[in-house]
Amino acid sequence: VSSLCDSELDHYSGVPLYRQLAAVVRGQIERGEFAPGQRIPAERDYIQQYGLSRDTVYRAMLVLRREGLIATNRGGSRVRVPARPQMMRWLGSGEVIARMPTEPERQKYRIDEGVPLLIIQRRGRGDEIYPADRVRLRIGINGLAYESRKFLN
Amino acid sequence: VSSLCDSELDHYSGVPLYRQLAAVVRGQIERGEFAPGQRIPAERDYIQQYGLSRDTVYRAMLVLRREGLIATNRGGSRVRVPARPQMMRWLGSGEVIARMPTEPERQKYRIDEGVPLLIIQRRGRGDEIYPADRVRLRIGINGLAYESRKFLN
DNA sequence: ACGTATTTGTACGTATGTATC
DNA sequence: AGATACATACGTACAAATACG
Repeated sequence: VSSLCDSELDHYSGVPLYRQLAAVVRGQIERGEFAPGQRIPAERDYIQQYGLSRDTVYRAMLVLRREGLIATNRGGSRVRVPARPQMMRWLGSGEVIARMPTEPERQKYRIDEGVPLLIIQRRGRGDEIYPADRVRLRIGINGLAYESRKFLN
Repeated sequence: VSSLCDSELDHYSGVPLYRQLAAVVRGQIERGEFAPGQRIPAERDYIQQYGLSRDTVYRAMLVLRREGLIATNRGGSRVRVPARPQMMRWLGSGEVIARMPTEPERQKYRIDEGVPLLIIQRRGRGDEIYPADRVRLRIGINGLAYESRKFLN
C-alpha cells in the first residue's frame, strides 16, 4: 500500500516533526545518498512527501544548516563539500579555543553557516582567527602528551 | 516624542527585522547591559516594544542562541555564562579541528546550543571530542612557529 | 542573453502544548 | 495550582535571488 503522503514521521512520538525530518535527511547525507555539492530536494518536495507545513520543513533545513551539513541559498540547498583538509598549520605554543562567530563576524569574514571559529591566542600577538572548515591545526612533532583521557565518548 | 512602539528598527533598510533585533540585543549583551546568567526580556516584551510578530522575535532569539550568547528554556532566556577558561589541556602532537555537533551528538554529550566541538585526532587513538565551551587547549612549550601569518583579520 | 519559473527568505497570523516560574 | 513563557505547527502573503529553458 503506497500513499502520496506516506510520512515516515510519527506525529505522536513526542519528537518534534522538524527534528524527525532533519534526522531523516541527515541520515541520507551521512550515508552518502546525496553526494557533496549535490542539490537536495526542495522544501516543496518534503512538504508534499511528508504532508508537512512549510514552517516545519524550513526549520528542519535550518537545523541541518546550523550543523554545517548543507548550504542554502534562494536557489536551493546543497550538501556542503567537506573542505576539511584544505590547509594545515603548525604552531609552537599558545592556546586554542573554538566558538561560533556572531553574525557580524560571519559576514565580515565570509564564513558559511554552521562553521565555528578556531582561535589561537599567543602572548603578545593578538588572536588569530580561522574558519574551522578551512583550517586543520597540526600540532607538535615531539610526542609529549599530558592527560590523554578522553573527555567525551 | 515617545511612543509605546518606537521601534528603533528600520522596516525599509533591507536588513531583516529579526537580524536587526538580534543585533540590538547582541550589542546589549556584549556591552554588559545584561549580566551573565541574568534573564533577558521575554519575547512578549520585544513584540510589544518593537511592534513585531512572535515569529520575528523568535527568530532573533534563535540567532543569539545559535551564537552561544543566550540559553533558552520554556521559562525564558538567560545570558550564557562564559564558562570559558574552565579546564586546560596539554598535548604533544596531533591534529585539531572544530565543527558543530549534529543534534544527536548534542544530546548524547549534553552540549549546549551554539557550542562547537573541539576534536583532537592522534594516530592510533581515535578522536578525542571536547565541547569547546569547557575546554581550552594549551599547546607546547617550545616556541616553534611556522607560518604566523594571520588568516583572518 | 533574457525572461520566466522555481525556491528560499522574511513576516505576518493563529492555535495548542508543555515546561518553568 | 495558576500564570507565564517558550516550542511546535499549521496557515498566508510577498519579496528576492537563483536556476532553467
